[in-house]
Amino acid sequence: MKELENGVAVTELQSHPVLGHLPPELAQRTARRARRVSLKRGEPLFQRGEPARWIYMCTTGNLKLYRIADDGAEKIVNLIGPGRSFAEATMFMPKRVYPVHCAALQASTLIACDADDLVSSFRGSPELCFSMLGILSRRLHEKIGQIEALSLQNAKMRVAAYLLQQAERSGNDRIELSVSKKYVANFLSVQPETFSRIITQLQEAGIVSIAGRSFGLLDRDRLTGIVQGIDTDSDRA
Amino acid sequence: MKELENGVAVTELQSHPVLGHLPPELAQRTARRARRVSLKRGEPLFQRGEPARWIYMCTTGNLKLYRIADDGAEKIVNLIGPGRSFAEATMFMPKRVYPVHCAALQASTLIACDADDLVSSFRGSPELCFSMLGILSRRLHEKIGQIEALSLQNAKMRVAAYLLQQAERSGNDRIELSVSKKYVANFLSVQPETFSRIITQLQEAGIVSIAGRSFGLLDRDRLTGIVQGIDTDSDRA
DNA sequence: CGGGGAGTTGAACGCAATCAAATTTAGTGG
DNA sequence: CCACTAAATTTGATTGCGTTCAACTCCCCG
Repeated sequence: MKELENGVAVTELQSHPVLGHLPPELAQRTARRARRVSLKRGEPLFQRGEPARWIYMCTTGNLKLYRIADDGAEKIVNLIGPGRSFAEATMFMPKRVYPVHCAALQASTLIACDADDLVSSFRGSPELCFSMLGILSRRLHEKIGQIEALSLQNAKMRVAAYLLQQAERSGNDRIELSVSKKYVANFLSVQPETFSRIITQLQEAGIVSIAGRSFGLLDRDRLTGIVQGIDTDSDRA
Repeated sequence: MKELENGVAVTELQSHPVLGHLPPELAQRTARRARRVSLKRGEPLFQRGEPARWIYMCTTGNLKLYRIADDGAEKIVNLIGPGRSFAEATMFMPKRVYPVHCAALQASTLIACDADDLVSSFRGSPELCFSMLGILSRRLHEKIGQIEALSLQNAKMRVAAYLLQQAERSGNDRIELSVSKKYVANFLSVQPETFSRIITQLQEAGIVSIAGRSFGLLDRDRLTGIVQGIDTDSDRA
Protein backbone atom coordinates (compact mmCIF):
# COMPACT_ATOMS: atom_id res chain seq x y z
CA MET A 1 0.00 0.00 0.00
CA LYS A 2 1.37 3.34 -0.97
CA GLU A 3 0.24 6.45 0.82
CA LEU A 4 0.79 9.48 -1.28
CA GLU A 5 0.78 13.09 -0.10
CA ASN A 6 -1.32 14.05 2.88
CA GLY A 7 -4.52 15.90 2.17
CA VAL A 8 -6.74 15.90 -0.86
CA ALA A 9 -8.59 18.65 -2.71
CA VAL A 10 -11.84 19.69 -1.06
CA THR A 11 -13.55 19.32 -4.41
CA GLU A 12 -12.74 15.62 -4.36
CA LEU A 13 -14.83 15.13 -1.27
CA GLN A 14 -17.81 16.68 -3.04
CA SER A 15 -18.53 13.42 -4.80
CA HIS A 16 -18.50 11.45 -1.57
CA PRO A 17 -21.95 10.07 -0.73
CA VAL A 18 -21.72 11.25 2.87
CA LEU A 19 -18.86 13.67 3.16
CA GLY A 20 -20.18 15.63 0.25
CA HIS A 21 -22.57 17.18 2.75
CA LEU A 22 -19.95 18.45 5.16
CA PRO A 23 -20.18 22.16 5.90
CA PRO A 24 -17.27 24.12 4.34
CA GLU A 25 -15.05 24.37 7.43
CA LEU A 26 -15.34 20.70 8.28
CA ALA A 27 -14.81 19.74 4.66
CA GLN A 28 -11.60 21.76 4.78
CA ARG A 29 -10.30 19.99 7.84
CA THR A 30 -11.37 16.56 6.66
CA ALA A 31 -9.72 17.07 3.30
CA ARG A 32 -6.54 18.22 4.99
CA ARG A 33 -6.39 15.14 7.19
CA ALA A 34 -7.31 12.77 4.37
CA ARG A 35 -4.81 10.58 2.57
CA ARG A 36 -4.64 9.24 -0.92
CA VAL A 37 -3.90 5.54 -1.08
CA SER A 38 -2.95 3.46 -4.06
CA LEU A 39 -3.05 -0.32 -4.17
CA LYS A 40 -1.60 -2.77 -6.61
CA ARG A 41 -3.64 -5.57 -8.07
CA GLY A 42 -4.34 -8.13 -5.36
CA GLU A 43 -2.99 -5.99 -2.56
CA PRO A 44 -4.96 -6.05 0.70
CA LEU A 45 -6.23 -2.82 2.24
CA PHE A 46 -7.36 -4.11 5.61
CA GLN A 47 -8.17 -7.30 7.44
CA ARG A 48 -11.28 -8.27 9.30
CA GLY A 49 -10.94 -7.45 13.00
CA GLU A 50 -8.36 -4.74 12.46
CA PRO A 51 -9.06 -1.40 14.20
CA ALA A 52 -11.02 0.77 11.80
CA ARG A 53 -8.98 3.95 11.78
CA TRP A 54 -9.99 4.98 8.26
CA ILE A 55 -13.03 5.08 6.09
CA TYR A 56 -12.66 4.99 2.34
CA MET A 57 -13.90 6.11 -1.01
CA CYS A 58 -12.78 4.43 -4.23
CA THR A 59 -11.65 6.82 -6.93
CA THR A 60 -10.29 4.39 -9.52
CA GLY A 61 -10.05 0.62 -9.82
CA ASN A 62 -12.09 -2.07 -8.10
CA LEU A 63 -12.07 -3.69 -4.68
CA LYS A 64 -13.69 -6.63 -2.97
CA LEU A 65 -15.11 -6.75 0.54
CA TYR A 66 -15.11 -10.34 1.70
CA ARG A 67 -15.22 -12.92 4.46
CA ILE A 68 -13.18 -16.08 4.77
CA ALA A 69 -14.63 -19.34 6.09
CA ASP A 70 -12.70 -21.67 8.35
CA ASP A 71 -11.90 -23.89 5.40
CA GLY A 72 -10.42 -20.94 3.55
CA ALA A 73 -13.31 -20.40 1.16
CA GLU A 74 -13.88 -16.79 0.30
CA LYS A 75 -17.22 -15.01 0.03
CA ILE A 76 -17.39 -11.59 -1.57
CA VAL A 77 -19.95 -9.49 0.25
CA ASN A 78 -19.59 -6.46 -1.97
CA LEU A 79 -17.78 -5.22 -5.04
CA ILE A 80 -16.62 -1.62 -4.87
CA GLY A 81 -16.03 0.57 -7.89
CA PRO A 82 -15.16 4.26 -8.48
CA GLY A 83 -17.31 6.71 -6.55
CA ARG A 84 -18.41 4.18 -3.96
CA SER A 85 -17.53 4.67 -0.30
CA PHE A 86 -17.29 1.95 2.32
CA ALA A 87 -16.51 1.10 5.94
CA GLU A 88 -18.41 4.11 7.30
CA ALA A 89 -20.59 1.88 9.44
CA THR A 90 -17.54 0.90 11.50
CA MET A 91 -17.49 4.39 12.98
CA PHE A 92 -20.61 3.63 14.96
CA MET A 93 -19.97 0.12 16.09
CA PRO A 94 -19.30 -0.50 19.77
CA LYS A 95 -16.11 -2.29 18.76
CA ARG A 96 -14.59 -0.20 16.02
CA VAL A 97 -13.02 -2.82 13.80
CA TYR A 98 -13.53 -3.77 10.17
CA PRO A 99 -16.12 -6.56 9.93
CA VAL A 100 -14.75 -7.82 6.59
CA HIS A 101 -11.51 -8.06 4.65
CA CYS A 102 -10.75 -5.69 1.79
CA ALA A 103 -8.39 -6.14 -1.13
CA ALA A 104 -7.89 -4.60 -4.57
CA LEU A 105 -8.96 -6.64 -7.59
CA GLN A 106 -7.06 -4.27 -9.84
CA ALA A 107 -4.66 -1.40 -9.31
CA SER A 108 -6.80 1.12 -7.47
CA THR A 109 -6.67 4.51 -5.84
CA LEU A 110 -8.66 5.55 -2.80
CA ILE A 111 -9.24 8.47 -0.54
CA ALA A 112 -8.93 7.65 3.15
CA CYS A 113 -10.50 9.82 5.82
CA ASP A 114 -9.66 9.79 9.50
CA ALA A 115 -12.44 8.02 11.39
CA ASP A 116 -11.90 9.57 14.83
CA ASP A 117 -11.90 13.03 13.38
CA LEU A 118 -15.10 12.38 11.46
CA VAL A 119 -16.86 10.95 14.47
CA SER A 120 -16.34 14.21 16.29
CA SER A 121 -17.66 16.09 13.27
CA PHE A 122 -20.77 13.98 13.35
CA ARG A 123 -21.31 14.68 17.03
CA GLY A 124 -22.06 18.29 16.28
CA SER A 125 -24.20 17.82 13.23
CA PRO A 126 -27.61 16.15 13.20
CA GLU A 127 -27.79 16.81 9.45
CA LEU A 128 -24.69 14.74 8.86
CA CYS A 129 -26.04 12.05 11.15
CA PHE A 130 -29.20 11.97 9.12
CA SER A 131 -27.46 11.52 5.82
CA MET A 132 -25.45 8.75 7.41
CA LEU A 133 -28.55 7.14 8.85
CA GLY A 134 -30.01 7.29 5.37
CA ILE A 135 -27.01 5.52 3.89
CA LEU A 136 -26.92 2.81 6.51
CA SER A 137 -30.61 2.06 6.25
CA ARG A 138 -30.24 1.89 2.50
CA ARG A 139 -27.41 -0.61 2.85
CA LEU A 140 -29.34 -2.63 5.39
CA HIS A 141 -32.20 -2.78 2.94
CA GLU A 142 -29.78 -3.88 0.24
CA LYS A 143 -28.46 -6.70 2.42
CA ILE A 144 -31.96 -7.92 3.13
CA GLY A 145 -32.40 -8.09 -0.61
CA GLN A 146 -29.25 -10.16 -0.95
CA ILE A 147 -30.42 -12.56 1.74
CA GLU A 148 -33.78 -12.95 0.08
CA ALA A 149 -32.11 -13.61 -3.25
CA LEU A 150 -29.78 -16.22 -1.81
CA SER A 151 -32.61 -18.05 -0.12
CA LEU A 152 -35.43 -17.87 -2.64
CA GLN A 153 -33.74 -17.76 -5.99
CA ASN A 154 -31.73 -20.42 -7.78
CA ALA A 155 -28.49 -19.69 -9.58
CA LYS A 156 -30.11 -18.78 -12.89
CA MET A 157 -32.51 -16.36 -11.24
CA ARG A 158 -29.69 -14.67 -9.38
CA VAL A 159 -27.67 -14.24 -12.54
CA ALA A 160 -30.69 -12.89 -14.41
CA ALA A 161 -31.49 -10.49 -11.58
CA TYR A 162 -27.90 -9.30 -11.52
CA LEU A 163 -27.87 -8.60 -15.25
CA LEU A 164 -31.11 -6.66 -15.02
CA GLN A 165 -29.78 -4.70 -12.09
CA GLN A 166 -26.59 -3.80 -13.93
CA ALA A 167 -28.51 -2.72 -17.01
CA GLU A 168 -30.68 -0.60 -14.73
CA ARG A 169 -27.60 1.09 -13.38
CA SER A 170 -26.12 1.97 -16.76
CA GLY A 171 -29.46 3.08 -18.16
CA ASN A 172 -29.13 1.27 -21.47
CA ASP A 173 -29.05 -2.36 -22.52
CA ARG A 174 -25.29 -2.69 -22.46
CA ILE A 175 -23.58 -4.23 -19.47
CA GLU A 176 -19.87 -3.99 -18.85
CA LEU A 177 -18.48 -6.10 -16.03
CA SER A 178 -15.81 -4.07 -14.29
CA VAL A 179 -14.27 -7.18 -12.74
CA SER A 180 -13.68 -10.70 -13.97
CA LYS A 181 -16.56 -13.15 -14.17
CA LYS A 182 -14.96 -15.18 -11.44
CA TYR A 183 -15.59 -12.42 -8.90
CA VAL A 184 -19.05 -11.65 -10.13
CA ALA A 185 -19.82 -15.35 -9.78
CA ASN A 186 -18.50 -15.40 -6.25
CA PHE A 187 -20.53 -12.34 -5.37
CA LEU A 188 -23.62 -14.15 -6.63
CA SER A 189 -22.63 -17.26 -4.67
CA VAL A 190 -22.28 -19.38 -7.75
CA GLN A 191 -19.29 -21.37 -8.98
CA PRO A 192 -17.46 -19.88 -11.99
CA GLU A 193 -18.35 -22.96 -14.04
CA THR A 194 -22.01 -22.59 -13.23
CA PHE A 195 -21.94 -18.90 -14.04
CA SER A 196 -20.35 -19.64 -17.38
CA ARG A 197 -22.91 -22.30 -18.21
CA ILE A 198 -25.79 -20.03 -17.31
CA ILE A 199 -24.70 -17.11 -19.45
CA THR A 200 -23.99 -19.28 -22.48
CA GLN A 201 -27.41 -20.76 -21.97
CA LEU A 202 -28.90 -17.28 -21.93
CA GLN A 203 -26.95 -16.46 -25.06
CA GLU A 204 -28.14 -19.57 -26.88
CA ALA A 205 -31.68 -18.63 -25.96
CA GLY A 206 -31.14 -15.25 -27.59
CA ILE A 207 -31.69 -13.35 -24.38
CA VAL A 208 -28.24 -11.78 -24.14
CA SER A 209 -25.17 -11.39 -26.31
CA ILE A 210 -21.74 -11.89 -24.82
CA ALA A 211 -18.33 -10.61 -25.85
CA GLY A 212 -15.82 -11.04 -23.08
CA ARG A 213 -17.02 -8.82 -20.26
CA SER A 214 -19.47 -6.97 -22.47
CA PHE A 215 -23.06 -8.07 -22.46
CA GLY A 216 -25.99 -6.90 -24.51
CA LEU A 217 -29.52 -7.30 -23.29
CA LEU A 218 -31.55 -8.63 -26.21
CA ASP A 219 -34.74 -9.64 -24.45
CA ARG A 220 -35.37 -7.89 -21.21
CA ASP A 221 -38.83 -9.39 -20.85
CA ARG A 222 -37.71 -12.97 -20.87
CA LEU A 223 -34.95 -12.12 -18.42
CA THR A 224 -37.54 -10.61 -16.11
CA GLY A 225 -39.55 -13.77 -16.57
CA ILE A 226 -36.66 -15.90 -15.38
CA VAL A 227 -36.30 -13.83 -12.22
CA GLN A 228 -39.99 -14.39 -11.57
CA GLY A 229 -39.64 -18.12 -12.02
CA ILE A 230 -41.29 -18.26 -15.42
CA ASP A 231 -38.50 -20.07 -17.17
CA THR A 232 -39.56 -20.93 -20.70
CA ASP A 233 -36.19 -21.53 -22.30
CA SER A 234 -33.35 -23.98 -22.24
CA ASP A 235 -35.75 -26.88 -22.72
CA ARG A 236 -35.25 -27.45 -26.39
CA ALA A 237 -32.99 -29.55 -28.58
CA MET B 1 -55.16 -5.91 15.15
CA LYS B 2 -56.44 -4.35 18.32
CA GLU B 3 -55.22 -0.96 19.43
CA LEU B 4 -55.68 -0.48 23.11
CA GLU B 5 -55.50 2.78 25.01
CA ASN B 6 -53.34 5.58 23.72
CA GLY B 7 -50.08 6.17 25.51
CA VAL B 8 -47.87 3.83 27.49
CA ALA B 9 -45.94 4.22 30.71
CA VAL B 10 -42.66 6.06 30.35
CA THR B 11 -40.96 3.26 32.23
CA GLU B 12 -41.89 0.88 29.47
CA LEU B 13 -39.81 2.81 27.02
CA GLN B 14 -36.77 2.41 29.25
CA SER B 15 -36.17 -1.07 27.97
CA HIS B 16 -36.25 0.05 24.35
CA PRO B 17 -32.86 -0.32 22.66
CA VAL B 18 -33.04 3.16 21.21
CA LEU B 19 -35.81 5.04 22.89
CA GLY B 20 -34.42 4.13 26.26
CA HIS B 21 -31.98 6.97 25.71
CA LEU B 22 -34.55 9.65 25.10
CA PRO B 23 -34.19 12.66 27.39
CA PRO B 24 -37.03 12.88 29.94
CA GLU B 25 -39.22 15.43 28.17
CA LEU B 26 -39.06 13.62 24.85
CA ALA B 27 -39.65 10.29 26.54
CA GLN B 28 -42.78 11.82 28.03
CA ARG B 29 -44.09 12.96 24.70
CA THR B 30 -43.16 9.77 22.92
CA ALA B 31 -44.82 7.63 25.56
CA ARG B 32 -47.95 9.74 25.35
CA ARG B 33 -48.19 9.37 21.57
CA ALA B 34 -47.37 5.67 21.67
CA ARG B 35 -49.94 2.92 21.26
CA ARG B 36 -50.19 -0.59 22.56
CA VAL B 37 -51.08 -3.12 19.91
CA SER B 38 -52.10 -6.71 20.32
CA LEU B 39 -52.14 -9.30 17.57
CA LYS B 40 -53.69 -12.70 17.39
CA ARG B 41 -51.74 -15.70 16.21
CA GLY B 42 -51.08 -15.37 12.49
CA GLU B 43 -52.36 -11.82 12.27
CA PRO B 44 -50.38 -9.47 10.01
CA LEU B 45 -48.99 -6.20 11.39
CA PHE B 46 -47.88 -4.54 8.17
CA GLN B 47 -47.14 -5.29 4.55
CA ARG B 48 -44.06 -4.63 2.55
CA GLY B 49 -44.35 -1.32 0.70
CA GLU B 50 -46.84 0.15 3.14
CA PRO B 51 -46.03 3.65 4.47
CA ALA B 52 -44.01 3.24 7.66
CA ARG B 53 -45.93 5.38 10.09
CA TRP B 54 -44.92 3.38 13.17
CA ILE B 55 -41.88 1.72 14.62
CA TYR B 56 -42.30 -1.15 17.04
CA MET B 57 -41.04 -2.97 20.06
CA CYS B 58 -42.23 -6.46 20.95
CA THR B 59 -43.29 -6.88 24.57
CA THR B 60 -44.75 -10.39 24.47
CA GLY B 61 -45.12 -13.11 21.85
CA ASN B 62 -43.18 -13.65 18.65
CA LEU B 63 -43.23 -12.16 15.19
CA LYS B 64 -41.69 -12.84 11.83
CA LEU B 65 -40.26 -10.33 9.37
CA TYR B 66 -40.37 -11.81 5.90
CA ARG B 67 -40.34 -11.44 2.15
CA ILE B 68 -42.45 -13.23 -0.41
CA ALA B 69 -41.11 -14.42 -3.75
CA ASP B 70 -43.09 -14.19 -6.97
CA ASP B 71 -44.00 -17.84 -6.67
CA GLY B 72 -45.40 -17.27 -3.20
CA ALA B 73 -42.52 -18.80 -1.26
CA GLU B 74 -41.85 -17.08 2.01
CA LYS B 75 -38.45 -16.20 3.44
CA ILE B 76 -38.16 -15.16 7.08
CA VAL B 77 -35.51 -12.49 7.41
CA ASN B 78 -35.78 -12.15 11.14
CA LEU B 79 -37.57 -13.58 14.14
CA ILE B 80 -38.60 -11.04 16.75
CA GLY B 81 -39.14 -11.84 20.42
CA PRO B 82 -39.89 -9.82 23.56
CA GLY B 83 -37.64 -6.81 24.09
CA ARG B 84 -36.61 -6.57 20.45
CA SER B 85 -37.46 -3.47 18.44
CA PHE B 86 -37.77 -3.29 14.68
CA ALA B 87 -38.56 -1.10 11.67
CA GLU B 88 -36.55 1.85 12.98
CA ALA B 89 -34.44 1.93 9.85
CA THR B 90 -37.48 2.90 7.82
CA MET B 91 -37.41 6.32 9.46
CA PHE B 92 -34.29 7.22 7.53
CA MET B 93 -35.02 5.76 4.16
CA PRO B 94 -35.66 8.12 1.28
CA LYS B 95 -38.91 6.27 0.66
CA ARG B 96 -40.44 5.65 4.06
CA VAL B 97 -42.10 2.29 3.59
CA TYR B 98 -41.66 -1.06 5.29
CA PRO B 99 -39.17 -3.16 3.30
CA VAL B 100 -40.60 -6.48 4.59
CA HIS B 101 -43.86 -7.99 5.77
CA CYS B 102 -44.57 -8.56 9.42
CA ALA B 103 -46.97 -11.00 11.09
CA ALA B 104 -47.43 -12.55 14.51
CA LEU B 105 -46.46 -16.19 14.98
CA GLN B 106 -48.31 -16.26 18.29
CA ALA B 107 -50.60 -13.90 20.11
CA SER B 108 -48.35 -10.91 20.74
CA THR B 109 -48.35 -7.44 22.19
CA LEU B 110 -46.32 -4.54 20.93
CA ILE B 111 -45.63 -0.92 21.63
CA ALA B 112 -45.93 1.31 18.57
CA CYS B 113 -44.27 4.71 18.41
CA ASP B 114 -45.08 7.49 15.99
CA ALA B 115 -42.36 7.67 13.35
CA ASP B 116 -42.81 11.29 12.27
CA ASP B 117 -42.70 12.49 15.82
CA LEU B 118 -39.57 10.52 16.53
CA VAL B 119 -37.81 11.79 13.44
CA SER B 120 -38.19 15.31 14.70
CA SER B 121 -36.85 14.24 18.08
CA PHE B 122 -33.81 12.84 16.37
CA ARG B 123 -33.20 16.05 14.49
CA GLY B 124 -32.37 17.84 17.67
CA SER B 125 -30.29 15.18 19.31
CA PRO B 126 -26.91 13.98 18.03
CA GLU B 127 -26.74 11.56 20.96
CA LEU B 128 -29.93 9.84 19.86
CA CYS B 129 -28.64 9.76 16.31
CA PHE B 130 -25.51 8.08 17.55
CA SER B 131 -27.29 5.34 19.38
CA MET B 132 -29.38 4.77 16.29
CA LEU B 133 -26.31 4.71 14.09
CA GLY B 134 -24.88 2.14 16.47
CA ILE B 135 -27.95 -0.04 16.17
CA LEU B 136 -28.10 0.15 12.41
CA SER B 137 -24.43 -0.65 11.97
CA ARG B 138 -24.86 -3.58 14.29
CA ARG B 139 -27.77 -4.88 12.24
CA LEU B 140 -25.86 -4.35 9.04
CA HIS B 141 -23.05 -6.39 10.52
CA GLU B 142 -25.54 -9.07 11.47
CA LYS B 143 -26.93 -9.24 7.94
CA ILE B 144 -23.45 -9.62 6.51
CA GLY B 145 -23.07 -12.56 8.84
CA GLN B 146 -26.29 -14.09 7.54
CA ILE B 147 -25.17 -13.66 3.95
CA GLU B 148 -21.84 -15.26 4.71
CA ALA B 149 -23.57 -18.16 6.41
CA LEU B 150 -25.96 -18.74 3.52
CA SER B 151 -23.14 -18.75 1.00
CA LEU B 152 -20.38 -20.59 2.75
CA GLN B 153 -22.14 -23.02 5.03
CA ASN B 154 -24.22 -26.05 4.23
CA ALA B 155 -27.46 -26.85 6.01
CA LYS B 156 -25.83 -28.80 8.81
CA MET B 157 -23.34 -26.04 9.53
CA ARG B 158 -26.08 -23.43 9.64
CA VAL B 159 -28.11 -25.48 12.08
CA ALA B 160 -25.06 -26.09 14.26
CA ALA B 161 -24.16 -22.41 14.20
CA TYR B 162 -27.69 -21.48 15.14
CA LEU B 163 -27.72 -23.83 18.12
CA LEU B 164 -24.41 -22.47 19.36
CA GLN B 165 -25.66 -18.95 18.96
CA GLN B 166 -28.83 -19.64 20.89
CA ALA B 167 -26.88 -21.33 23.69
CA GLU B 168 -24.62 -18.28 23.75
CA ARG B 169 -27.62 -16.06 24.20
CA SER B 170 -29.08 -18.01 27.11
CA GLY B 171 -25.73 -18.43 28.81
CA ASN B 172 -26.13 -22.11 29.58
CA ASP B 173 -26.35 -25.28 27.53
CA ARG B 174 -30.12 -25.32 27.33
CA ILE B 175 -31.87 -24.03 24.26
CA GLU B 176 -35.55 -23.31 24.11
CA LEU B 177 -37.00 -22.50 20.71
CA SER B 178 -39.57 -19.77 21.14
CA VAL B 179 -41.23 -20.58 17.83
CA SER B 180 -41.97 -23.82 16.03
CA LYS B 181 -39.19 -25.68 14.24
CA LYS B 182 -40.87 -24.89 10.96
CA TYR B 183 -40.11 -21.19 11.34
CA VAL B 184 -36.62 -21.70 12.63
CA ALA B 185 -35.99 -23.89 9.61
CA ASN B 186 -37.27 -21.22 7.27
CA PHE B 187 -35.15 -18.60 8.98
CA LEU B 188 -32.13 -20.84 8.38
CA SER B 189 -33.20 -21.36 4.77
CA VAL B 190 -33.67 -25.08 5.20
CA GLN B 191 -36.72 -27.21 4.56
CA PRO B 192 -38.53 -28.46 7.68
CA GLU B 193 -37.73 -32.04 6.68
CA THR B 194 -34.05 -31.29 6.32
CA PHE B 195 -34.01 -29.51 9.66
CA SER B 196 -35.64 -32.49 11.30
CA ARG B 197 -33.17 -34.92 9.77
CA ILE B 198 -30.21 -32.83 10.83
CA ILE B 199 -31.19 -32.51 14.46
CA THR B 200 -32.00 -36.21 14.83
CA GLN B 201 -28.61 -36.87 13.29
CA LEU B 202 -27.01 -34.60 15.88
CA GLN B 203 -28.95 -36.37 18.58
CA GLU B 204 -27.86 -39.81 17.40
CA ALA B 205 -24.27 -38.60 17.42
CA GLY B 206 -24.73 -37.62 21.07
CA ILE B 207 -24.11 -33.95 20.39
CA VAL B 208 -27.49 -32.64 21.48
CA SER B 209 -30.54 -33.94 23.28
CA ILE B 210 -33.96 -33.06 22.01
CA ALA B 211 -37.31 -32.90 23.75
CA GLY B 212 -39.85 -31.00 21.70
CA ARG B 213 -38.58 -27.46 21.47
CA SER B 214 -36.07 -27.97 24.25
CA PHE B 215 -32.53 -28.78 23.32
CA GLY B 216 -29.57 -29.66 25.49
CA LEU B 217 -26.03 -29.09 24.30
CA LEU B 218 -24.08 -32.23 25.18
CA ASP B 219 -20.91 -31.66 23.19
CA ARG B 220 -20.23 -28.07 22.39
CA ASP B 221 -16.81 -28.86 20.93
CA ARG B 222 -18.07 -31.19 18.26
CA LEU B 223 -20.79 -28.72 17.38
CA THR B 224 -18.14 -26.05 16.93
CA GLY B 225 -16.23 -28.53 14.80
CA ILE B 226 -19.19 -28.95 12.48
CA VAL B 227 -19.47 -25.20 11.99
CA GLN B 228 -15.80 -25.15 11.08
CA GLY B 229 -16.25 -27.92 8.55
CA ILE B 230 -14.60 -30.60 10.64
CA ASP B 231 -17.44 -33.05 10.44
CA THR B 232 -16.44 -36.30 12.09
CA ASP B 233 -19.83 -37.86 12.63
CA SER B 234 -22.70 -39.25 10.64
CA ASP B 235 -20.30 -41.36 8.58
CA ARG B 236 -20.77 -44.61 10.38
CA ALA B 237 -22.94 -47.65 9.98
C1' DC C 1 -63.76 -37.12 19.60
C1' DG C 2 -62.31 -35.05 15.46
C1' DG C 3 -59.54 -31.82 12.81
C1' DG C 4 -55.43 -29.68 11.65
C1' DG C 5 -50.94 -28.22 12.09
C1' DA C 6 -46.37 -29.81 13.45
C1' DG C 7 -42.99 -33.06 13.08
C1' DT C 8 -40.82 -37.28 11.42
C1' DT C 9 -39.44 -40.68 8.02
C1' DG C 10 -38.73 -42.79 3.44
C1' DA C 11 -37.82 -42.58 -1.54
C1' DA C 12 -36.58 -40.32 -5.76
C1' DC C 13 -35.22 -36.40 -8.25
C1' DG C 14 -32.53 -32.45 -9.79
C1' DC C 15 -29.63 -28.48 -9.32
C1' DA C 16 -25.41 -26.96 -8.66
C1' DA C 17 -20.83 -28.32 -6.81
C1' DT C 18 -16.82 -30.74 -7.80
C1' DC C 19 -13.22 -32.85 -10.53
C1' DA C 20 -10.67 -32.84 -14.74
C1' DA C 21 -8.85 -30.92 -18.80
C1' DA C 22 -8.58 -27.98 -22.77
C1' DT C 23 -8.44 -23.26 -24.45
C1' DT C 24 -8.38 -18.38 -24.25
C1' DT C 25 -7.06 -14.18 -22.14
C1' DA C 26 -4.59 -11.09 -19.29
C1' DG C 27 -0.49 -9.65 -16.75
C1' DT C 28 4.50 -9.35 -16.39
C1' DG C 29 9.25 -8.91 -17.29
C1' DG C 30 12.59 -8.35 -20.54
C1' DC D 1 6.45 -4.78 -28.39
C1' DC D 2 7.08 -9.63 -27.75
C1' DA D 3 7.43 -13.79 -25.23
C1' DC D 4 6.28 -16.17 -21.30
C1' DT D 5 3.56 -17.45 -17.51
C1' DA D 6 -0.32 -17.26 -14.66
C1' DA D 7 -5.05 -16.58 -14.40
C1' DA D 8 -9.58 -16.79 -16.35
C1' DT D 9 -13.00 -19.12 -18.91
C1' DT D 10 -15.25 -22.84 -20.98
C1' DT D 11 -16.77 -27.58 -21.62
C1' DG D 12 -17.61 -32.29 -20.19
C1' DA D 13 -18.48 -35.95 -16.76
C1' DT D 14 -19.73 -37.20 -12.23
C1' DT D 15 -21.29 -36.78 -7.56
C1' DG D 16 -24.03 -35.55 -3.71
C1' DC D 17 -26.70 -32.49 -0.83
C1' DG D 18 -30.91 -30.80 -0.06
C1' DT D 19 -35.45 -30.43 -2.10
C1' DT D 20 -39.72 -32.41 -3.23
C1' DC D 21 -43.41 -35.68 -2.92
C1' DA D 22 -45.80 -38.81 -0.07
C1' DA D 23 -47.37 -41.15 3.94
C1' DC D 24 -47.81 -41.49 8.66
C1' DT D 25 -47.71 -40.20 13.81
C1' DC D 26 -48.28 -37.14 17.47
C1' DC D 27 -50.30 -33.70 20.05
C1' DC D 28 -52.74 -29.70 21.07
C1' DC D 29 -57.06 -27.41 21.24
C1' DG D 30 -61.76 -26.83 20.21
